[in-house]
Amino acid sequence: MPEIASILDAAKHWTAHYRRGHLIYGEGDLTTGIYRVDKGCVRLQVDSADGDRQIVAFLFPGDVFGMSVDLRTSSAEAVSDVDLTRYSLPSVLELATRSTSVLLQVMRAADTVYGELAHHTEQITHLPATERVLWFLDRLAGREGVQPGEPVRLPMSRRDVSDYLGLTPETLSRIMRQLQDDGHLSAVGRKSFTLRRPTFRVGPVDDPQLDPLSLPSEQLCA
Amino acid sequence: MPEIASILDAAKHWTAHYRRGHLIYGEGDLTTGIYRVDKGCVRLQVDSADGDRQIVAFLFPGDVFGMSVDLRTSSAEAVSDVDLTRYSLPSVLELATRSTSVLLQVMRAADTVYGELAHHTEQITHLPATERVLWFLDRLAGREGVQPGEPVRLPMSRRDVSDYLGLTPETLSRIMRQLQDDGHLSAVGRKSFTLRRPTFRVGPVDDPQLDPLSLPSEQLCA
DNA sequence: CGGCGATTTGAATTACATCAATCTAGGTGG
DNA sequence: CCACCTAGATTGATGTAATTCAAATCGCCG
Repeated sequence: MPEIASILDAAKHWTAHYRRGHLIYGEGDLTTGIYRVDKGCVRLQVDSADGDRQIVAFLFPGDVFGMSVDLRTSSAEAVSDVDLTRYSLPSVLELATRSTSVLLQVMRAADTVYGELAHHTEQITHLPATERVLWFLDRLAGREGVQPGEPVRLPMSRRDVSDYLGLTPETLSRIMRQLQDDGHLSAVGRKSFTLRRPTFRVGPVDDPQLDPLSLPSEQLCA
Repeated sequence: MPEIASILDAAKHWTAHYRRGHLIYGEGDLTTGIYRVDKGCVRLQVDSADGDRQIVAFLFPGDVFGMSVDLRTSSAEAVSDVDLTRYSLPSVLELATRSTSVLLQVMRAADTVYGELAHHTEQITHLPATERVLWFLDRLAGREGVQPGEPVRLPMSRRDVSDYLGLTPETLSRIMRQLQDDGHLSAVGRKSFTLRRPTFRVGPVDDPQLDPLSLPSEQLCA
C-alpha cells in the first residue's frame, strides 16, 4: 500500500533496522509508533504459554503495521533483515485529525489486516493441509506479482510457514514433497519454488444465501 | 465498550432491529455505517465457497463493530433478535477529525477486535477440542460477569459455537457431554450451563507444568 | 572441514471428522 | 391445550488426515 505510506510521510518518522529473528515489539508493549516495511519481511504473531506460536500475518515492502493505540495486541518480529520506516504515533494521530485522507487510510489499513486475518482463519480451519499450502504459495506468488513460471522466493523458514498455516513442520515437509511429485510445484533450492499451475485459481462460487424472509426495521433516533 | 458508544453518540445515529438469523451486512457490501450492539448477540463470519463458515467473533451489548471504510471484509448476522445503534460512517469520520478521543476510540476498537481475532486463531489452531470448548465457555462466562456457580446463557446455537471453534457439531456435542460427565460443567436446559470451576483467571502464567487433564483445577487463559 | 540447528523421512498413534441413525425441543396448527 | 412436526442436537460406529516420536540427512556458518 504505497499510498498510505506517502501520505503518512507527513508525520514525524525515521528509519529503523532489525536483524533477522529480532523482536520489533512484543505483545503488551506500549505503542509509540506504527511501521511500514521498506525492505525484508516481518511476521505478526501470538505466542502461547506452552511455546506454541501462531503467526497471524507476514508483512512485505509497502505494508503498514502496528496500528495499535495503547498496548500491542500481538508481537512483531523480523523474518529477515528488515528496513522499516517508523512513524510517531502522536504525530500520525495529530495528522489524522487534520487530514481526512490520513484518517481514511489508517482505518482502511486496519480493516484490511482484519479482513485478511478473518480469511486466513477461515482457510486454516477448513482447508486440508495440501490446499492450505497451495493457498499460501499461491497468495505469496500473487503478492509478489510473479508471472506463472517465474520462481518465487520464500523469505521465511519452514517453521514460520507451518506456524502460519497451523501445521507441523513435518506435515508441511511431506506436503511440499507431494506437491513436487504431483508436478504442482518445483523447488529451486530450498528458498524458492515455481508454481506449475496458474496463480490464483478461480473456483466455482456457490450461493450460500440462507433465508431472506423479512426486512430489518430502522427508525431515526435523537 | 460503553465509553466509545457514548462518545459516538455525537454522530448521526439510528436504532435498527434484526431478527434472529438475518443478515446485517454481507461481505463485499459498501460500508455506510458502524454499529453498536444494544441487545442480543451478533456474529461476524466469513463464508467459503463450499458452504463452510468460520465465525470470527460474537458481539454482545456494548460492543462496536463494522469499522470498515469502503467494502465489508466479513459478514454480520443476528444470532438472536437484536437491537443495534447504527452510526453514519461519514458522520463518525467527520467527528473523528474534530475529536481526538473519537479517533482514539475508533482505532482502539479496531485494534481490540484484531487482537481478539489473533488470539482466537491461536487458540483454535493449537488447543485440543476439549480445551477449546472450555476456553470458549470460560470467556463467555467472564464476559457476562457471571459469578462461579451462576448459570450462563448461550445465546447461540451449537452450530454457531462449533463454527466459532472450528469443530463439527458432533464433536462439540461429545465434548460437552464429556465435560458434564467429568463434572467440569453442568447443563441447565440446552441453552444454559454452569461452570464448576472458577470463571476467568487472568493470573500470571506459572511454570511449564501443563497437563490440564491430570488435575481438577484447569488452567484457562485469555 | 566439522558441528549443529533446520529440515526431511519413516512408522505408529490418535484426535477429530464422517456417515448414519435416533432423539429432543419448541414452534405450529388442529 | 396438546399432539404433531421438523430442524437442531445427540449418539454410535468407522475411517483417516495429521500429529507424534524417533532417526537420518541437509546445509549453513564459524
